[in-house]
Amino acid sequence: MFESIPADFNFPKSEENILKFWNENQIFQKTLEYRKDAPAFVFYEGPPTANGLPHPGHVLTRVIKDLLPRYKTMRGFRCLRKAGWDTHGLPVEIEIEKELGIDGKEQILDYGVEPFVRKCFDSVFRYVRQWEQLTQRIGYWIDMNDPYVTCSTDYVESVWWALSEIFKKGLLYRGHKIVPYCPRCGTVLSSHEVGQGYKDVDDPSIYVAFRTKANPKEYLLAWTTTPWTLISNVALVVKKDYTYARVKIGDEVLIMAEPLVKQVMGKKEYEILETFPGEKLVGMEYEPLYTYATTNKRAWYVVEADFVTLDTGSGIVHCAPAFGADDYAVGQKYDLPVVQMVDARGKFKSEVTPWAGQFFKEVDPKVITDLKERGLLFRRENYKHSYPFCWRCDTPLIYYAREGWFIKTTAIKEKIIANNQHINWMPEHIKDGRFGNFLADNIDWALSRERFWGTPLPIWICENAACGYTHAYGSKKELLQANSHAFDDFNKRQTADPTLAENMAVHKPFIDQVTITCPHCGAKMKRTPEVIDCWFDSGCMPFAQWGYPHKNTETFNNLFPADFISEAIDQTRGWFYSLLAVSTLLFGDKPLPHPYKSCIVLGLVLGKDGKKLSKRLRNFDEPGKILDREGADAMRWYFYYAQPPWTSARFDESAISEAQREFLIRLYNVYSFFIIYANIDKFEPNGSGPAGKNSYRPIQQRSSLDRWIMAELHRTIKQTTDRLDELQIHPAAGSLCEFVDVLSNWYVRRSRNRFWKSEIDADKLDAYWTLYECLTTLSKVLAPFTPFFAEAMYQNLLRTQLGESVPESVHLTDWPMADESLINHELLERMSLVREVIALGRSARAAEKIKVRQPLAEVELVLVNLEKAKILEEYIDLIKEELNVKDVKFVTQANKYVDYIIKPNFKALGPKFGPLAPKIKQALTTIDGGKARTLLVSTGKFPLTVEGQQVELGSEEVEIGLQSHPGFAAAQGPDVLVVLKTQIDEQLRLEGQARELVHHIQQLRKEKDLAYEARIELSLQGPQEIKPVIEVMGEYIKNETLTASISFDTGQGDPAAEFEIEGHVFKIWLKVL
RNA sequence: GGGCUCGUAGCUCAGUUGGUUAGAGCGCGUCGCUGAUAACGACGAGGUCGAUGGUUCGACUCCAUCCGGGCCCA
Repeated sequence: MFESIPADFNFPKSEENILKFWNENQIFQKTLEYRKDAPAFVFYEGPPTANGLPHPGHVLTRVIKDLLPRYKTMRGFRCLRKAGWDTHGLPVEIEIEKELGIDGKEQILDYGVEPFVRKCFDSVFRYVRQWEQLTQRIGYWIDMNDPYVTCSTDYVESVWWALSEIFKKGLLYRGHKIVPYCPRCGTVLSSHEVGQGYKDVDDPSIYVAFRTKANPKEYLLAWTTTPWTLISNVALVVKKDYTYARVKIGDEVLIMAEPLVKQVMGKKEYEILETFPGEKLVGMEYEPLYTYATTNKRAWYVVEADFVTLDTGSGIVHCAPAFGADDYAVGQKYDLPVVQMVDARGKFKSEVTPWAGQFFKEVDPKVITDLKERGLLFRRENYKHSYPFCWRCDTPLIYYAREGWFIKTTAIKEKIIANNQHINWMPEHIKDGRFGNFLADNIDWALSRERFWGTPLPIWICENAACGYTHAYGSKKELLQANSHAFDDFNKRQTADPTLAENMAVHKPFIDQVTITCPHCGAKMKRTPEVIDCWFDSGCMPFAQWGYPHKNTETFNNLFPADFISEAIDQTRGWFYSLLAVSTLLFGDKPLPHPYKSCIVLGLVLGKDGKKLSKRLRNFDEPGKILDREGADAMRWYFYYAQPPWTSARFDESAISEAQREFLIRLYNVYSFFIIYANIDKFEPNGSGPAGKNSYRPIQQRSSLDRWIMAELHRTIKQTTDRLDELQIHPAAGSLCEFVDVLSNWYVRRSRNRFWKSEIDADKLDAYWTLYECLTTLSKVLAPFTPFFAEAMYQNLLRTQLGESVPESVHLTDWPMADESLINHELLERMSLVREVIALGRSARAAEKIKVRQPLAEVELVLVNLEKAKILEEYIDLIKEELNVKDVKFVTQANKYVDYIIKPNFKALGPKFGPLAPKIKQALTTIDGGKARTLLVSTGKFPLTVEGQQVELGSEEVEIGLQSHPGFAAAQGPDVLVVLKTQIDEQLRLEGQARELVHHIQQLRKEKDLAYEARIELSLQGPQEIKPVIEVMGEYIKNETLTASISFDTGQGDPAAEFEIEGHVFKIWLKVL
């Protein structure tokens, strides 16, 4: 016996049981053990942060990440899945600042770095329990017992190693970064903070004339919206392939971009003297506007860069490298001096005598006045643009050069790009689109952060300025080799305070206390105070998760690179980049690609409103609620089936119940149908009874319906396998859904009477075996998708029957491989033709308003291609039954029902006839289709006159269609026309009424909740018309409804039901025997 | 402001190297089927395929410009 399924089957409840089963029996661990000698399929887990709660978007990420490892495990790979937690970074610090009610670095220093950092550490696992629960609940199999944690000592030491390697290669250097900076708050803003503060403002926009050195009457006309930066000007920038012009105005000459001359000159009289490419200007020197700054580098000449545009201005841009990212980049290229005449509080330095101590914005109008007085201001207007302001205090931000540590990624840019080319991106456009473009614009990685909670930079610098020896240490051990007492203080502290975590030794402020004696000069070396960008942590994950190279060398070597990773698209510049950059920096000699071969880039899960999920907007349901109501399989299935995972789609709960209805519930119905009947008939695949294992017959001996569904099954396995191998999750889910549909709505429907007939014959047993095989195979193919329901089916269908001879869990089975010899394409095509005929027959009935329960004498099938009659003949009984007709006839001469129409096939006609093609279409509507068809069938071609021209069309170039004549009960499809004979004689009428009666009696049995095999007695009261029905059709009715006898009496008590057939009212009494 | 991406039925989405007649599910309406079904089937209403221009015998599909949403970046 199979375990019977409760009528009120509850998916979430069943899932809880399965979870318990998995836990108690350590199934996940066993899936790793039983593949322990198998080749590895390497998966890397991108670490989430556990200081916020998970939302539906995280469910998407996790279920996608779960699918492939489960699949690959079944396919015979060993797939370790080590969980990880991202712990460092500014968001953590900000969270703690909020909690403490403090704001900014100054206040953190006042509060104390040690207690602050310890609070950060304590907070990073705040929601770890919720994350673990969700992870488990959705069936994401990942090893959370031994996760990597980015702030652990092992991890930090691996990151240190990476940095020390980069340092050794000379790619870690101190440089300037232009950062958005609030001069009032005295703080650098994160890009996120800057993004919040953009406003549209009117700024002055001025055209300034720079006198050239060569000719005092000639000026370079430059444009700027930040006049105050002119004081720090060191160069002018042009674009080399733009055309520039010398423009005569009065007795002076201005140089500017030629296309902008008209716009800049406005109504002024001018004359263009000559034009030339921008290249010719490069190197031209000019008189500085202001000379408050001194420099020994070459300055005040024309340079060239790509960022110059012709949208606004003059095509010549003023350049102050200290105050703008583009400017700084040009400055680097030409080795221009960084002249910074404004201090960190936004005030002019004392050298700038007229405006010393004044706030930079206040100086704008004063500079303009000054230039005007000196006759260098050519034109002044206002310019509306968006400019960032401080979100705290509303001060306009300045872009300010700050010193920090950088990784020279630009030195390996080409390698990174080459590495990217070898990655299999899903969807593909990421490779050369968003990610490729990002890589092409690669700039050096600004690594350092002047913050507290992060991996400390492992760089010690000699305090003796004359020495300045700098060294990067790759581990605690290396530090101890340089100073055996390096951690003595920390160890003492820890002894005194056992709550001080061990990993604090490698964090601020403790690590800052470690000093080293300079091996060159003997002075003290101290650590550079910064921590690093936490993205660098994440990029080290392939080796840092194992503590490599300080331990687990072999494990790392075996599990590098990853075969597969997946995260959402917001990680392109995040994790996808950090992984690729770090790996390319460190493992340059490994074969490409590394550290990941394939990457599925997920779309963002949007709220019902189409906006990004947001706690503030509350535009989503908590995953927990959905899981409690619909279940994990339903949610998983939705994400696989509803759209490709890279589509950013709106998410709402109703979509999940829809997906559930369409798939899981339909499947459940088939499964439950099977269980009910298999138990009634004692079908036992391993039993010794008459419906036991000896009743099995090879598929070739079974009916065509059975062979057909097996063909469908194996086609589905093949498609699913092929698609999963290509990481095409959505199409794979699509094939499974289609299969469940045909299984339920065609195979089971067509086989129903095979199951419920009372005798147990070979045909019935074939049906059991066939359906059993479909369901058990499905349980395996579905295991990676809906692991819970797959397990429930597997346990009941296989384990209860076959016990220890089959694996303990569906997740310990091998993936079923398609048997291509069973994929009989002819059978598949035939069945689809049969289904077309039946759909059309139904449609014709509906049009005539004749119920399907009313039998009809005959249906005639008019086929475009008579060959197909042979195919359909095999299915005549099926067609008779589905359409409820007594006879099926094939009609060859159908002129009384239809016209044949000849339709153009443009794919063939277009290339051959070109402009004539649409005219052929026109001409085809005027010809006698019947004659053309006859010619086509007999000779394969027919002539046509188009606009006086004679052309010949072959059967490739046209299609034959049917057009039914009005007045017949007919429906047409592309291949066939179905015509119903609608006359109903007395016998047919009686049969129709009998079927009505059966229908009502069955309904009644169902309402009364009678056992499927319960036998009954009926009493019937109604008009005289009922009698012939019972007399003629009594046996049929009794058989169908398991009724022993029908009498024309009033039964005892109230009637069980009252119903109407063709206007006659009936009462019925029912007695269970 | 820049890059990428999306825009197809009331809603959620398919639409394969360009082939003229654009599909599915949900929802709505009508009818029907059912002793596995929480289902299912047939029919119907519902579309200027974001807009404009171009290439082509032919454009939802290719190109250009623009508009709108989203993400990333400034």
